[in-house]
Parts: sequence; structure tokens; C-alpha cells
Amino acid sequence: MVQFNTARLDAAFAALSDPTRRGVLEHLGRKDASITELADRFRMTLTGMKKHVGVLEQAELVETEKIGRMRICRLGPRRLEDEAAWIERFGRIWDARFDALDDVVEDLKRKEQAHGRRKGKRIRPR
Amino acid sequence: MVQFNTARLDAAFAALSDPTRRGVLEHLGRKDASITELADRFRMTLTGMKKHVGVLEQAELVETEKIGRMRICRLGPRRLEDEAAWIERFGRIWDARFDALDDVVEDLKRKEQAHGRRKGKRIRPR
DNA sequence: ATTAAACTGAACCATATGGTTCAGTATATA
DNA sequence: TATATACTGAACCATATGGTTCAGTTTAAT
Repeated sequence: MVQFNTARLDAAFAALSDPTRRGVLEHLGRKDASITELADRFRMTLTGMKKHVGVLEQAELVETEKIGRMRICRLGPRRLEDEAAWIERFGRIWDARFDALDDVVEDLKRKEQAHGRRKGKRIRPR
Repeated sequence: MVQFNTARLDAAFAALSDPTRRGVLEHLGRKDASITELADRFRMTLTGMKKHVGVLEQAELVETEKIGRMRICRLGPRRLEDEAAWIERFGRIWDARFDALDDVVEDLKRKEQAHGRRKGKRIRPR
């Protein structure tokens, strides 16, 4: 099984937990931008936006470069592969859990039929 | 394009940003557990663990039921589909972004050949 | 009927987060 | 050279987070 870098996952998921930062990522997906442009678009002070960009940089999701008097921001090299992988693995665990539960249900059904009894069934929760 | 529930994404990503909570999710994937069991396993007070479970419940990733004097915790109905979808979409945007960049590079290459010049190339970052 | 186990809630603590304002510095532009 | 633009850093603020302790309540076991 793959081993995850905990601190990196922490940072990336935390970075993604804010709507402004997700918005910045989507924006940078379309077009590089300066701090001023991002601050305008997300109606926030320069300083506030700079903090968000800082969080995204820490998580390595964005990289920035100072050009003249402005700092341009662009998407970083990470494509959220680890985060996708973690979630995918969780999905498999989740499936296994509820498949196992289905097996139990199946097993109960068979016993019911064998003994001619009847009980409430719990099926895979929605 | 799919519309995401912002508050839900916020809550889920925030829930995933803590290693203890990710651990709890993995644990519950294998086996339901009481607060005490989880607190023991993650070396934390009952109260501390209860807070984590509360966060996971808020994000609808875990559900709990009080049985007798203990509260059992199990995986909730959500499989992190929306979070996976958001990340996947980001991946596509990311690809498009760097594919566009590759086009620029290709374009530059053609011009270089045409003019017989030579310049540093920026290729798709690692 | 006691005692132990399992949880719950309030209060506290240190640190982080998401924002702001204000006072700079550095770079472009007129 | 003077002025405007773009950012930067420090300080502040309110609220959230991740933990703790302590004092209960409810339920189970002896």
C-alpha cells in the first residue's frame, strides 16, 4: 500500500477547505494572475489575498514569481495526485465495508429461508 | 458543469485536513468503534476524540448511535464523491493549463526552427 | 446498593485562521 | 523628479481548532 506524506496531505486538504482558495485555484487554472487581480476578483485586501496565496504556496499548489513590482501567481507542479489517491483508497475501504455488510445481510437471508423465520433487514445505507 | 455545495466541501476538506481524523476514517472503514476505543487507539482523552468525531459527523462522513452507555461510530453515507469530483475537475483544468503551455512551447519551437534561432525552453514542469 | 465504565458538557489554554488597517519599500510612469 | 502602483510586514481583532481537566449523568456489573 502506498504511504502518504501526512504533513503534505494536511496542508493540501486545509488549503482546499476555504472557498476563496478553491476559487483562486480555478482562476489560476484559466490564467496566471497578480495578487492585485486576485484581490480585486475576490473582493479582498491585497494583504488578505497575499495570505491565501501564501497558504496555497505552502501546500505547493501555487507558485509565484516577482516580476518588476508585481508578483504573478500560477498553478504549482502538484496536481493533487496524493489527495485524489487518499480519497480513492477511502472509497475502496468504504465499498469493502458496505460490501461486507451486504454479505452479512445475504447470510442472514439464507438463514431466514432455512429456518422459515422473518426479521428486519438492514441494507446498504443510502 | 456540476455545481458544488461550497459549505459541504469546506467541511469535508477541513475534516480531512487532520491526521487523527483521517486515521479515524480508516479505522472505521475496517470496524465500527466506540469513542473509548478510538480515544485509546489515538492516545487521546475521550473528550478530545469526541470532538474529532463531532467534526466528522458535521461533515457527514461518520454517523454515530448511542447504544446503552456507549456511542458507536461508523462510516456515514458519503463516499467523498463531491470532493473526488472537485479534485478531478481541478486535474482536468491543470492539464488544460499545461497543455496550452505545451502548445506555446511547440509554437516557439516552430518559430525557432524557421528562424534558426536558439532559446531556453520551458517544458511541462515535473 | 455500590461501584465502575462510558460518555457529556463546561471551562480553559495555546495556537491558527481569515480577515482588517496602517506604515512602509520598490518599481513604473508622466 | 514627482507621483502612482504593487506589493510587504507588523499589529490587531474575532473566531475556530485541537487539545486538556474537572465535574457531572447514565448504564452496566458485582
